[in-house]
Amino acid sequence: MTLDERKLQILETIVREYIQSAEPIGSRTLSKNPKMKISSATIRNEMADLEEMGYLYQPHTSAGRVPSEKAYRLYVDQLMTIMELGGILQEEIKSVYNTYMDEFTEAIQRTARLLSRITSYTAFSMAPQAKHLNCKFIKLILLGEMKVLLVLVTKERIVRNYVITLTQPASEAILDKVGNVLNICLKDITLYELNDSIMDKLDALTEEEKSLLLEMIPLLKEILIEEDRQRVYADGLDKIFNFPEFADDIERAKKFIETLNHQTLLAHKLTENIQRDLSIQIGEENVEEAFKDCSVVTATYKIDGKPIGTFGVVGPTRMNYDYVVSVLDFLRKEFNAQISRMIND
Amino acid sequence: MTLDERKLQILETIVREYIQSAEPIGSRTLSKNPKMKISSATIRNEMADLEEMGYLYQPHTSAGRVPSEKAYRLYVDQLMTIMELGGILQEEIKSVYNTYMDEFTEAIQRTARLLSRITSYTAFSMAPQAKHLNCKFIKLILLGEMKVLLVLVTKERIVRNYVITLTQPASEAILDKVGNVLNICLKDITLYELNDSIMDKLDALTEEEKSLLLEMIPLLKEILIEEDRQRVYADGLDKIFNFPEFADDIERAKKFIETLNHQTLLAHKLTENIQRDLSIQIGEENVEEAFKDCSVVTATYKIDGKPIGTFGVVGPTRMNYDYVVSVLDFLRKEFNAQISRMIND
DNA sequence: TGTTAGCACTCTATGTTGTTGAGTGCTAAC
DNA sequence: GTTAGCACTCAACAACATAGAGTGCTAACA
Repeated sequence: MTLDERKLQILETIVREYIQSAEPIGSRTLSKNPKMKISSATIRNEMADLEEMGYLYQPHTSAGRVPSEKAYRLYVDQLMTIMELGGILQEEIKSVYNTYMDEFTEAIQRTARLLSRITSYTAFSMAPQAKHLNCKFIKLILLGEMKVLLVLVTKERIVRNYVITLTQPASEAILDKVGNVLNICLKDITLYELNDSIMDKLDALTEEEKSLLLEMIPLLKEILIEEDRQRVYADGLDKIFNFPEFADDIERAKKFIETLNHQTLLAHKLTENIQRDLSIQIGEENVEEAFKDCSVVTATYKIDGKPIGTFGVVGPTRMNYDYVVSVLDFLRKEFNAQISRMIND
Repeated sequence: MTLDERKLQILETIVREYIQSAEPIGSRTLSKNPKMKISSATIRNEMADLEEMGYLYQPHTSAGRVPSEKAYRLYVDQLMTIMELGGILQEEIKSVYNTYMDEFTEAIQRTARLLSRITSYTAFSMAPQAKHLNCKFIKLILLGEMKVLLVLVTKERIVRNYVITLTQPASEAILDKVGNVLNICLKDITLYELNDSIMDKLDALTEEEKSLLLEMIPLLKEILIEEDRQRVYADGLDKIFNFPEFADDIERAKKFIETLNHQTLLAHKLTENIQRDLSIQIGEENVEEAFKDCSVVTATYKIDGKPIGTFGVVGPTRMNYDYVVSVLDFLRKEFNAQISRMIND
C-alpha cells in the first residue's frame, strides 16, 4: 500500500486537529472539515489503510483515530511548515536580551523562562560545558593565608569563581607570577588542554612558585570535573498540567517533574543532540523513561561555528511542532548573534 | 468548657494518628490505641466537646474527626517534642558541608537538596541579600576597552561577578587606583552604606579617576538593586505528590508548583520571619494562596548573630512537625557553625 | 456524676445496571 | 472508486442499590 496524496492530506489534517483537541478524530468530524471534499465513508476506508500502515490507531473500538508516533515523525519530516514569527513576538524575544544582559548564565536562564512563556510548554536550557570554553584569562586573588580565589574569564565572557585551599601559604606577589604563567598557558586553549602545555613553562619559575603552581594543577582539574556537572535550568514546570494527558494522570505528571528536577538526566538530554542545529525527539525516541510519552525539541547555540550549548522545550507528543520549531529556530539565530556581539565588543 | 488533661491527650493522639494516616480518625479506631483506656463512647463525647471548641471537625457526618488548624497550632505550641536526631542522620548532615564547600551559594543549594531528601517534603533555601553582607574587598579587572569585571568578595566569602560597561575607556592602572579607593570605602561596611562614605575620599584622585569612580557608583547601585532580587532555590517539588491531599487534586498540585517556581513570592515567604530562629506557619496563617492548605517551617541562619538568610520546608498541614522542627533546628545550628568556620579561617 | 453498651441514623464509597451517542466495518447501490 | 445505510461496539454517564464506618442519643451501670 502506498501513501498517496489524499492519504497524506487526511493524515495531516488528523495530526493538526488532534494537536488542537487532544480528542480522537472520527471520520464524520473529519468530513466536516472544509478541506475534505470526500464523504465520511471514504475517509473511513482511508483511515483503515492508514491504521494498517501504522500511522493511526484507535484507543478502543468505536473511538476515533489518534496519530501514532510514526505519524508525528512523518509530519515533522515532511508536512510541517516553519513560519516566520510575528513582528511583536520577534520584538519580545529580542528585548529579553537587550536589557542588562551582561552575564552569559543569566542569558541562559532567561532563555528558558522566555521559551516557556511564549510556547506554553515546559522549557529548559543548558550553560556551556567548561571543556568547550576558551580561556581568556585567569586572575588569582589572595583571600586568606591559605585561600586563593581563582577568577576565570572565558572568551565568551563567562565568569566563574573558585576558592582554592592551599597546603602552603602564598603571597600576592607569588600569586601574580603564577597567575601570569597560567595565563600564558591558557591563552586561547580550552581548559582541557591545559595540562599538556603547562610543563614547558616551569623553568622560569623559582622553586616556591613552581611548587605552588604544581599544587594548583590538580585542583584546577578537580574544579573542571566539578564544573562539568552541567548547569541546566528548567522553567514552566507547571505548564505540563495544562495538557489533559498529564493533568488526568498524576503518576505521569509526577514522573515528569521528577525528571526535570534531575540535573544530570536533563544535562544528558540536552547534550545528546548538540551537533545538530535543531533536533526533534518524539515519544519512544527519548531514552528517558519519563519522556517516552513526550516530545522534546532542542536547539543548539554556537560560538565561532562550534556548538557549545542547547535549549529546548518538552511537551506532549501532540506538540505544536510548527510553532515550536519556528520559535526555536528564530531564538537560536538570535542567540548566536547575541553571543558574537558580546564576544566581539 | 476547659481543655483538661484527657482532652489534651485525645487531641494529641488524633493529631499524631492523622499525620500518619491522612484519614479521619473515628472514636472506635482511637479506643483501640493502647494509650487510650476509655471506651469509644466516652471518646465520642470528648470529641464532640473538642469539635465545639474548634479543635476538630468532620469532613461530613458519619466520618471520623480531623484536626483543625487551631489543633495543629496547639500541637506545635504545647504538645510537640523536639527530639535529638539520630547519629547517622547527624553525620549525613555534617558530611554534606564537609566536602568541597567553598562557595556559599553552593552550600545554600545543597541545603535545600539535603532538607528535601531527609524530610521528604519540598524544601527551599535563600541566599543572603546583598544588603546584609559586609564587603571584604572588590577587584576591578579590565575585560575590554569599555568593559570592566567587578569581583566582589564579602566577609562571608560570597563571591559575585558583575560586568560593567563604561562610557569612557579605562586602563588597568586607573582601575587599580579606583579599586583601591572603593576598597577603603567599603571596608567593613555593608554595600548599602557605600554612598555616604565615598564622597570624602574623592580629593586624592585625578580628574580622570574621579570621573570613572563617579560613573561607577550608580552602576554599583543598580547592581545591588538587581542583586536584591533574592536568590531562592527549591528542591523536591515532586515530593508533594506523595501526599494524597495533593496527589488527588491536580488543581492544588498545580498551584503549589506554580508558587514554588515563582521566585519573588518564595523570596518573600523566606524573608517574612527572618527575625526568628524557627518559625511555623500553619494553613491559613500563610498569606500565599497556594500555601493556605500547607504548613511552612523555616529556620534562619546568622552571621555574627545577625540573621541573613533562611531555609525551610513546605508540606501538608498534617506535617510531621516533631521531626521537621528537630531537623531544622539541628541544621540551623550546624549551618551557623559552618559559616563562622568559613569566615574565620 | 462520669462511663459505657446498644441502637437507629447518616453519609460516602463502591459496585451494578441501563442508556446514550460517537464511531466503526461491511455491504450494496450508484 | 465513492457513498449511503445499517448493525455492531464500547466508553462515558447517570441512576440506583449496598456495605461499612462513624455518629449522637438514650438508658443502664459503677
